[in-house]
Amino acid sequence: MDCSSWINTSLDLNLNSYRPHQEVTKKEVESKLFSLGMTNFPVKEECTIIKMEMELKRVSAENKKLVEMLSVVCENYNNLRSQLMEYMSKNPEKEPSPSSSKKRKSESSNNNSNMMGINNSESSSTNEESCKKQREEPKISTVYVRTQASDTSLVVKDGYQWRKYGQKVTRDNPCPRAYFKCSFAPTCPVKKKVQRNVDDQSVLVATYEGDHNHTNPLAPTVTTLDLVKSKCSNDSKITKPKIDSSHQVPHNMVEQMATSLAMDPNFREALVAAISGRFLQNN
DNA sequence: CGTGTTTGACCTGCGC
DNA sequence: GCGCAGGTCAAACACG
Repeated sequence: MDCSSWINTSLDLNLNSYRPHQEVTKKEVESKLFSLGMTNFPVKEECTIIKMEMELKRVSAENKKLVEMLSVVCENYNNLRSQLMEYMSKNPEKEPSPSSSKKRKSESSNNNSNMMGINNSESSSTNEESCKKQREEPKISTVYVRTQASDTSLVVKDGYQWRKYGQKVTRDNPCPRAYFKCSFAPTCPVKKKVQRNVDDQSVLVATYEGDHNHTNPLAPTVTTLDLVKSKCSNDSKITKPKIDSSHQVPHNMVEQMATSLAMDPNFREALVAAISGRFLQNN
């Protein structure tokens, strides 16, 4: 895969302008207090309240921004996918590159990637025959995960529990391919293949086959705002409100997006955990 | 001792 | 039918 074709998902969040430890000036506080009609409180206590309030507003705005950006990204992805499907339906005879000609049917028929690095074979066809075929074949999706160069493991953290059952060196890639089965539920049919990208070995290519017949064992159930609030107040006790499962987005998708945001690792981790169970499931 | 990983052997599908 | 390559099995091994 040509990594140069990847769309840069890095977003300018204006994070550098955030001044968490910078003192709010007395003038700012007094101005704020005056606007709130609070003129009789000791400035010290009010300062803390105002600081917290401002921080909460800032975080809320950031949360809203992220929601909007994710929506835009998902929308763009869906547009691109529909365009691709349209193109493919008009050019049915054009198949993948000759290098993959020896690959088996199930693999070669699902090699189309998208801008998010996630390929989902579901809805990849429009006619009845292929729909029927899809119902018989397990769902296949591919996820690209960038890792640190020093990280040589073939582990893709996606929230599920996997048992490795094989490793093989393939012909077109010197890096071995690892085979995993979902081990959370004994009856779960999902398999995963992980191999480093032949062009960019810092990128792991994970191919998922099938659907989990259980919930994500590590799926987070807290909201973005809850986590951010918690982080800001250094309170480790997080309440876990129930969320609408129809608004869930695959954890690995959010992980990849957050990685591209290049934000503070701890905050990123919290954000990934939160958004994974929060937003839309458009792909 | 139970669980997960490693790795060579074996199975299976595809192209010639 | 044969050879190649990807996928899976299972015994050996490592680790907590």
